Amino acid sequence: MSTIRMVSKLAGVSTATVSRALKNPELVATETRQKVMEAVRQSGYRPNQLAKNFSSGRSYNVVVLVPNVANPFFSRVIRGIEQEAQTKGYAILLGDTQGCIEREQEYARMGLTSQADGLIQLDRRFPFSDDDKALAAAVPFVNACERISSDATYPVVELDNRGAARAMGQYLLHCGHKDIAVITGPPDSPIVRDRLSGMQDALLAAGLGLTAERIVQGDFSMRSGFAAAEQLLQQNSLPDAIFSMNDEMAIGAMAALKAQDVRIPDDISVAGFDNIEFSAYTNPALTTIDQPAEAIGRQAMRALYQLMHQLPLPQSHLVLPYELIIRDSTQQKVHS
Amino acid sequence: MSTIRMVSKLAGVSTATVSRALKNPELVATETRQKVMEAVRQSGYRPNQLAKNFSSGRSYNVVVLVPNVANPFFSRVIRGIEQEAQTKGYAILLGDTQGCIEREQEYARMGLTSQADGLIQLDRRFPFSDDDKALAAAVPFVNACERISSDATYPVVELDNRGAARAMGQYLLHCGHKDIAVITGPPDSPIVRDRLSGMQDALLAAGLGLTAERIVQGDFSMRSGFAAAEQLLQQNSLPDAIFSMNDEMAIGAMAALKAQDVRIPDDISVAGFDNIEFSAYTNPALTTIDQPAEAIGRQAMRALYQLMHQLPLPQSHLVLPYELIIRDSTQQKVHS
DNA sequence: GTGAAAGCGCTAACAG
DNA sequence: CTGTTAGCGCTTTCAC
Repeated sequence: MSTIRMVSKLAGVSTATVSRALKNPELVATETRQKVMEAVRQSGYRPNQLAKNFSSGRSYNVVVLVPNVANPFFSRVIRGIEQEAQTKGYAILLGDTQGCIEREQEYARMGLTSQADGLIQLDRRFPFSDDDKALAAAVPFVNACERISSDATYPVVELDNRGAARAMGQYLLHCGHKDIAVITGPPDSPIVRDRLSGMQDALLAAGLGLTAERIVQGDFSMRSGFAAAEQLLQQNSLPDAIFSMNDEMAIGAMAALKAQDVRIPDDISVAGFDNIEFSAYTNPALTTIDQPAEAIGRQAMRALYQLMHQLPLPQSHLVLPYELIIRDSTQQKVHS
Repeated sequence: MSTIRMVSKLAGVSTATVSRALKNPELVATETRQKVMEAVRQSGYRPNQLAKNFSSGRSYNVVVLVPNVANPFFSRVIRGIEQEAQTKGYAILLGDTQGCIEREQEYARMGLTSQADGLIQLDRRFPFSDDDKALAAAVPFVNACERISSDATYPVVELDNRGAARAMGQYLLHCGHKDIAVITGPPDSPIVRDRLSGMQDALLAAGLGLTAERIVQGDFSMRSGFAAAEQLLQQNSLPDAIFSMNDEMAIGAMAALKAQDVRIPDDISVAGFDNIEFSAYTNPALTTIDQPAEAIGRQAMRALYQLMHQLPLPQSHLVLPYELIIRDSTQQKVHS
């Protein structure tokens, strides 16, 4: 590995001149510049980015904390972050936390040790340990998808989850469904509560409600969606429709219903949330709420960039638009 | 941000002592150690990892090049890499290349500039630009999932793709299918060729073959699987079975078949490859080849670790076991 | 237009 | 057991 010193020797100039020739060629005489370039070529010199970063005090890395990369919704968000980061000269340090608090804290600490210049948290927890909390205030931090409940507030990029769930509720009601069941996520998640509130808004406005029995808890995995639907199937009657708080649980639920020969959408409507790519290809194709995952990622990265560079942040709470996607897993209720 | 110097002043010792008290406490007198620890506590000192890395000449970062993080198979491989990396003290720099050669080269260059200590390539291309090629020999590099065809050889972690496809072929033949169609990936991909060869092995052994018409090219996306199936539907007759080279294309194909009211598996069997989680939840559930994605990732990271630390590599070509997973999308042919 | 020198924060070799 | 010093590779004053 050749260093700037070797190049300077080869070219017969000082290291400062090499540095200038590469960074600000206009400050260097043409002839000198050519000597330097030739020396660079000969030696195969590549500036050591580690040294550059060290001396600038910036790593040009950003940690992205994600509960599970294998979740297609999150991986789309990450793609968005990554695209925006690359155009800005930043790289992504992937922090797949698997929901584990220790891993989360370990990654978050990178923000304190200059291994990363900022953090994007896609989960609902404030990722710093108690020990780090005080220092964490200095670390550029953005929250996306979820919303951390804490005293301190951070820029958030999210969806109008309540509005989206309300829209889905209104649509299902419009289909003639009155008995709607919901498969939720972890109840301490703000977005889960928002989506539940949204659905309740819609039902309430129609003079209906959600009984405790019809609220089944999942954990956003297909397996849990499957289990949730089985639970609903064991109840006295089948609901008219199931609203699942993400597409994967909806897909799990559809499999459970199909296993019991319940027809979708004839016997029951099923709707999801997120609009992952698979949802367009399920059988039947899944009605859902589209989240602009890549855009969420890009916006989160943009906000983080502003923070990292002490630039003004137009709005610290960004709400991106949802879209109701009607496919074949829901239909007008057939009154029997 | 407090530095080691501030701590040393606070504690009334030298920076070296602070460094020692933190790294090798046993080399420091108890009393001194306590003074240092107190100073650390008071100042909220966190060692600057950037400086540490710079001075050690190692970044403790590893670049993972992946064509598409949003592909669930790759994201599982990445999870495996990430798990293994974390236990070894390395972090993952995510290089989502989107199949774009420039992005690939940009990320690969990080290996030359000490931003990363090694690379794992999940795609089939040698990622360094021509300019960088000569220097690249010094960068620890591991190839997983795919196999780069080049003069130089690198550790590879992969599946017995040919054997797996052969097993699938034998199974489909065993079902009584004689007219088998294949949805491939990019034809210049070695694993695509392996899988094609494997299928041909099986057919040949049964005195059968694959006509050009029955080989339809996709690009591993659901959309392309959908299009491929449509293409097959336009041919004079329907094949007995479709073998898709990944699950996503199989899922796309199933959607296309269903749209034409072709029944699976009654009218046609469909099989995939990878065993992504969704495959267990499709309707009908997809027969496929299981690839141990996480294990592939872990092994790739382990090999890279050996390389980065100049440790011996037991075998530079690791072939991990596949498993035929028979579900409901394939069945014994009903002779009509 | 160019060189010398200091410094980024930390570790390690060497003295004492 | 602890302090001094040099050095990792690069950028950036400050002189000349």
